[in-house]
Amino acid sequence: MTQKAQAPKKRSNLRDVAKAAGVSVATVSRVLNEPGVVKKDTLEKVQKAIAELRFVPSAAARAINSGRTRFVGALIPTLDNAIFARFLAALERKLSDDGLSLVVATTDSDPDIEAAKAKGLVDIGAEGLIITGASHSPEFYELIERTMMPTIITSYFDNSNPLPTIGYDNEAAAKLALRHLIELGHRRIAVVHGPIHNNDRTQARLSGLHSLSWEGELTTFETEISLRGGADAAARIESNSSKPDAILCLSDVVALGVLFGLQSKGVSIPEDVSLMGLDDLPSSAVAVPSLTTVHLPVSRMGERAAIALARWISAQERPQPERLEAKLIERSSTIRNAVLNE
Amino acid sequence: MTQKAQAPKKRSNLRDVAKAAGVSVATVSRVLNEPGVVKKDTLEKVQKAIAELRFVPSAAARAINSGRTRFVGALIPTLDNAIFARFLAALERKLSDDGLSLVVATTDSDPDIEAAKAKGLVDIGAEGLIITGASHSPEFYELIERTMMPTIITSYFDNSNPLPTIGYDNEAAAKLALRHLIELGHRRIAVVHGPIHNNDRTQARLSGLHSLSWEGELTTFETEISLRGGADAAARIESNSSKPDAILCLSDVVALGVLFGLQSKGVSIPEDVSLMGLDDLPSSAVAVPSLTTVHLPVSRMGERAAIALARWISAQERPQPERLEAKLIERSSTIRNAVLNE
DNA sequence: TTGACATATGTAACTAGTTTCATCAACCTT
DNA sequence: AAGGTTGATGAAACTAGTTACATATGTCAA
Repeated sequence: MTQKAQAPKKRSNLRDVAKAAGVSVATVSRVLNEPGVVKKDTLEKVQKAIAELRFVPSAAARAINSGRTRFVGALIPTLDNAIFARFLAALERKLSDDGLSLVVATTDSDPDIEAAKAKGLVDIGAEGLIITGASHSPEFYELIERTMMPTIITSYFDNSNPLPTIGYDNEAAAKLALRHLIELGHRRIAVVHGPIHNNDRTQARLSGLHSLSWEGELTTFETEISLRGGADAAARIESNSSKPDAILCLSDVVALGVLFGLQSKGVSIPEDVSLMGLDDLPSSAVAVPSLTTVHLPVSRMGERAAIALARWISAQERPQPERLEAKLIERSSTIRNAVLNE
Repeated sequence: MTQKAQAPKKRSNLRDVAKAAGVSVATVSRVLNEPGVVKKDTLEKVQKAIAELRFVPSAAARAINSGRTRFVGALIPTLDNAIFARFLAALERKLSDDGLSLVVATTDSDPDIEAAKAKGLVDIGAEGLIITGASHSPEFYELIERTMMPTIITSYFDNSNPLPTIGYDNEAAAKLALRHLIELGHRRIAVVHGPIHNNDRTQARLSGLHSLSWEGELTTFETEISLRGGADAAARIESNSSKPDAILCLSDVVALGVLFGLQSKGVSIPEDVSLMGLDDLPSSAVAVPSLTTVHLPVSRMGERAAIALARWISAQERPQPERLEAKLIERSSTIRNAVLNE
């Protein structure tokens, strides 16, 4: 009600300040950008005017001249999986070092949403994009091509992709995990994975598994990528008549969920069944039992992507693809198959 | 090397398109913004020119006219704690509905970093800010005041704060938790909390605990807010000569860490000691035993903050503070104190 | 056939900064 | 004292769009 009696005077601009200080707009601009070249008392006069008029330079007007908006966009499937949060954290940190801000958009793994949000990011002036995975909609590619937007693909590696990829080899990572279980003597392995639809990373991991030839069998279970999803899968596995020697989850969150699910049913890990994840979340090291997994270098991936994108934008250097190595992390949730050893 | 032989021709602009299509700039602008009013063959002519010249309108030039950049900034302590990731996810989702993008900046709970990043967000043209908690640096407040930036504080509620707050009452939430433990008959309670330095939410929760008068004692343990931090605290609590009846962790991540830490030492929960968290992460419901906690409505907080900020920006309606209720969630990690009952 | 009106388009002035070039005074040199 | 250099400032052009206003057709009714 007594909500400020002042006139709703609009924001003041450079010209207002120049007039108030009795100088030219050029001088005000200099005060803002190279105060060193302005005589001391002129400087003070102008700064006084700036303060009095509460002048705040318009970012848009600056951007129109410099052609730089100083921010990039990241399109990620979801923030609800800690793995993307970790990636974003590293990305934001490094971009910030280069004076770039990060606009985050989530796509829910839907290529249409991705295309729409990418359009939105371009519309508000993003100077570059970070995206996830291999498959995207035609509209998306059309947009990237038309705008010549510097765009880096993460979370998977492919030398031959026309866009630079910075990521790991999902097939190889999954194989690494499976090989470990095979070496431990496991022969009947349950594989728990997230939705295949629209998720090329999951697809690649699965095809990695199937490409391995060995004497044993895989049974696959699809579930939601969440703790709850893992717990559900555990219930399904348990209710099955034939019990696996080992369970391989293609995400750590799911593995943790399976761990909880089995624990609540009184199944001991790794005594009754070996359990393995893939990602290496911080939780996995602390869980009881600690989770054997394959480490995906997502923080490093974030850093590398940030550096590459910043260079691409500021120096027009198109980045080289970068393959980051996944690494087996042996912890306590997997042991040698006892039956086989007898 | 054979990197495109084409001339490095700069981006084409409205004038170029107008010239190529043989029309005025106004017509091109109309084609972009109200295609309906342009005659069909003119429209096609212009669209052809746009396509040929690969014309992409400059976001900055648009922004300079509309005065709108269509994005807001969020300053959060960290992305490594799932609670903020959840908050951000909700925030981004709702902002996106209003055509606003979200720029994320992390502060590491450092007021100076926060002030610097806030400055950066304003510099790139953010139309509003979402910040976390009560305490901020003088430079930060000076910036908000000078730029009259619409700014909403989240993660805590305070009617009397000059900036609108949308959040919960941290003192009350902590009291809710403690009261539950007291009602269960626990008298010696270990409290595990995150760093107090620069963290007003933790401070408020602690002061809530200390404001309760009851016949029993609190022992506090400070640790890092992470699973590892919780596990460490568990070790410290265990090595203490006097064992608590219950452990109250002021964050769920920490509680989960404590859970794992105790499990690995063979301590049974809740039989040997009751354990309680505060936050209500998805993990807490799935953990074994499932974690009694106090639910903080962070998703709802994100939505409400998004709606309020969008309205503030587009309709100059300064939001009313909103208090969101924390709620006790009883699960299996707490039971009645057996000793007391004998 | 002329006036009234709608439709389509163009001209030029705006938005808010940066930047180039010119100007002028002050100082230094010879 | 004339000429050269430096320092500080201003005028105006420039960035890339939007938009108010003017103008040129075309259609229809009187």
